[in-house]
Amino acid sequence: MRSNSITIIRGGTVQVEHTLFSGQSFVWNKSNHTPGIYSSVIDGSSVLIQQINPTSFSVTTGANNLYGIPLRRFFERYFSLDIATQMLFDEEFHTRFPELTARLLYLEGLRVLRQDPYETLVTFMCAQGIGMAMIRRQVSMLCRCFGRETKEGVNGIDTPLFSFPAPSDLAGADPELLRGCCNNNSVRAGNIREASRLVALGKLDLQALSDPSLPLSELQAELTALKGIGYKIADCIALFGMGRFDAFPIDTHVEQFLSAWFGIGSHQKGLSQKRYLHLQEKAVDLLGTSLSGYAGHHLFHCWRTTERNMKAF
DNA sequence: ATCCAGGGAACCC
DNA sequence: GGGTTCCATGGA
Repeated sequence: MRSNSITIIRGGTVQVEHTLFSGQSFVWNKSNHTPGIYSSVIDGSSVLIQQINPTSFSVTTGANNLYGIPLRRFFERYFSLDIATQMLFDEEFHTRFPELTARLLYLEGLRVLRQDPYETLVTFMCAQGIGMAMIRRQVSMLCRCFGRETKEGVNGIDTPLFSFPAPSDLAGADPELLRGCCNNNSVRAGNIREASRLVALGKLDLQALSDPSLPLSELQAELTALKGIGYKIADCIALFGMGRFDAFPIDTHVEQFLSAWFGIGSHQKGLSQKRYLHLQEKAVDLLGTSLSGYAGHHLFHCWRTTERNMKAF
């Protein structure tokens, strides 16, 4: 088994090894003219990711620590280096699905990031029934219109970088401007504004909801109580923004591979709430309870790239 | 041109 | 309980 490691190269740069950077997160911007370069803003600081080879990259920032945590330790957590790919599927799975096991090998090192809960909440509220490109455009516009421009840049970043807006920034956003950032969808803009208001007021405590001891069903209930958040988006927030690797979101792609690869559910359009929970129960039954969502993301990625011939990013 | 893209909710019976 | 329609827009 490969050891997962982060190496300090120099002051503000660490090298992350045995890790695929898939651009799964909507807050990472792909460089327009330099392939393999991604940028984002974390804790107010510009951060640059540079691909070194398919399974390792360097992360550079002007800050010496993020959220008060030394760089190396922060990114060990951010990139979930405590989770090894070999932990995702057990022997029974390998035995039952040998072909699929072989196909998943190229995804060794694909990690689910531990991202900021609020960023994840808003960005996935932007992800309803539209393509990745549209979701990214909305997130990018939200940052440009309501985020803060970072003061210090990083070598290699030529475009101005904006942080993701704070809850209070979107809570008090001009409705028309916010709608323009949300694909002209006024309902979505209103939902994001209201959720941000609750977070800003402390009525929606995302840190408290991130408590790993909270039962997943309770977390689901808390998040789906918000307008604009159904089971799928709630599970995505839990998985990508709260480190709940046991949360298993089902979107159109997941519904397809559950049917095609595992015979779970038949090809059918529309996921009713009851059917969603039924399919989720079957999936967790197959993949185990603790890392089912993490494993599901590998399957999601494999399905899109090898079966549907879609781009990773 | 037609269909789909990491859904959700209001509304129908 | 389910099924249908709308929201919106860019790309294939």
